[in-house]
Amino acid sequence: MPEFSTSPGMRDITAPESARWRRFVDVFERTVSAAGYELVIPPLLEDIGVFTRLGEATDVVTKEMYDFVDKGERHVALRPEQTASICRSFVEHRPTTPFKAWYSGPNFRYEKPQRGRYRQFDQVGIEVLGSLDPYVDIEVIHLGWIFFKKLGLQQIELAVNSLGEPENRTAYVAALKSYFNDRLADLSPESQQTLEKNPLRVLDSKRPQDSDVIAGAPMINSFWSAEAAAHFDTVCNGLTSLGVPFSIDLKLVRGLDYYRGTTFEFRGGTLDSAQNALGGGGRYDGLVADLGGPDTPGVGFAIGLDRTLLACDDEGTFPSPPDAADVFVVDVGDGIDALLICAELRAAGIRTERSWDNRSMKAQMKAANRSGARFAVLIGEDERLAGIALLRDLRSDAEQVSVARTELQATLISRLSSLQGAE
RNA sequence: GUGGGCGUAGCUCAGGUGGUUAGAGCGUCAGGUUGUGGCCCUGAAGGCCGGGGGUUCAAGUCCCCUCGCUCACCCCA
Repeated sequence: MPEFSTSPGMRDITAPESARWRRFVDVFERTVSAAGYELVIPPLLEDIGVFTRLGEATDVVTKEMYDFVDKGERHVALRPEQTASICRSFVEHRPTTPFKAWYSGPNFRYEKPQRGRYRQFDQVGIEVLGSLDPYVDIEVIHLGWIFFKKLGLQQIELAVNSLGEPENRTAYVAALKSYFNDRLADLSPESQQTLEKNPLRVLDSKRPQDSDVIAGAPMINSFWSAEAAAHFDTVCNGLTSLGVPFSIDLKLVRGLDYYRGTTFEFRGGTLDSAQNALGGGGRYDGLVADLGGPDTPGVGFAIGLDRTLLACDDEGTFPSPPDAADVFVVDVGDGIDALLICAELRAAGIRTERSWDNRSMKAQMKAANRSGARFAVLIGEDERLAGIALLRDLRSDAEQVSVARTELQATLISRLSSLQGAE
């Protein structure tokens, strides 16, 4: 048994999955940079105060934070998400608004791991700070939507809601609290607890026992101000104009306390409810001010890498990219030819591999085959003396040909590019 | 944090009612003519059967604890 393995909820992302992760972020970057979003790379570690603003009532803050006191007596935490970091960064550097940022990277939450839920998990996301315009909400949601489409996902469900203006939200929470309190006995013990901390979240309960009570609960839309209703209306109309299908889910309350106004969630149609939330976001118009900045509205989303990839697996889309060499150099001499040829071909941008340890020609050919290389270049004493190399197409029955050593690189470039053209 | 299931070679898994040196397939490595892959054949390496304790003449197989994975709840991405 190995002495060490990864800590719970942490894992190695190995090939070919690792390449898929890279490509995932590439697709995301292309999607959002086309809309003018710029990359921000916040630190993994921040003063814990940055994150406690996410909500005193959320488990993310109260129970799941990886926090500690560092050698300088600073109370710090590994980020549980990145929105707060982006806002902190905004307050610290004060870029001009609207400020449009995207990010990707790991977050940490001390939870019990299970499928689609890890203690270190990657997210990609965008944030727009400095505009109240509902068209920003629409753009943000649309970018999330087309990203999923670019991954090839067909069964994404988009749910949208609005928590109204802060006063609306407050009034609604009060009404909800009073409604649930009147029916406390009908609620599950868990929901009774949730009620004390955050009445909104009771709406999220999946327990059958709660469903009847929840069904009769007051709905947020009757608390919307005229402005909030109009904002939401514009958002819905915009999505419709863009041809983005969505449903209005008046019970959609996001987990973090800072949300107000528009909220939305992307769900994977093929996944179980435990991990079907692939991403979500909304407006957090008070967060920047909470972090000591000017009163600045914000809207954004975060998308979970693992869960989205899970959805891709289910739909059979966005596979790991192929990982094959172009050329494999087989050297049955002392290895110096392989050394030089590899260096030369790699410098020319040809993906070139070789084997080590003076293995037999047969073993080297097997390795060449396994590498997926299209061509094998063979060289030994005889070839070296003759100033040639043998070139063999591993995926055709054509005879191998001898090529002047000085022509090898040019020959391979032309062969490979003509193959690429054919495909 | 609470409950259910599981934990045997690198991977996927077999191993009725406890009984001699723990198996298969795949993968890896080496051979099957002197310098040639893919198919096939032969052979080899590789497991204190997650860890610890207990019951027993004897445990991968039973019991307890622990760690881990997994599923559900919770929470959320």
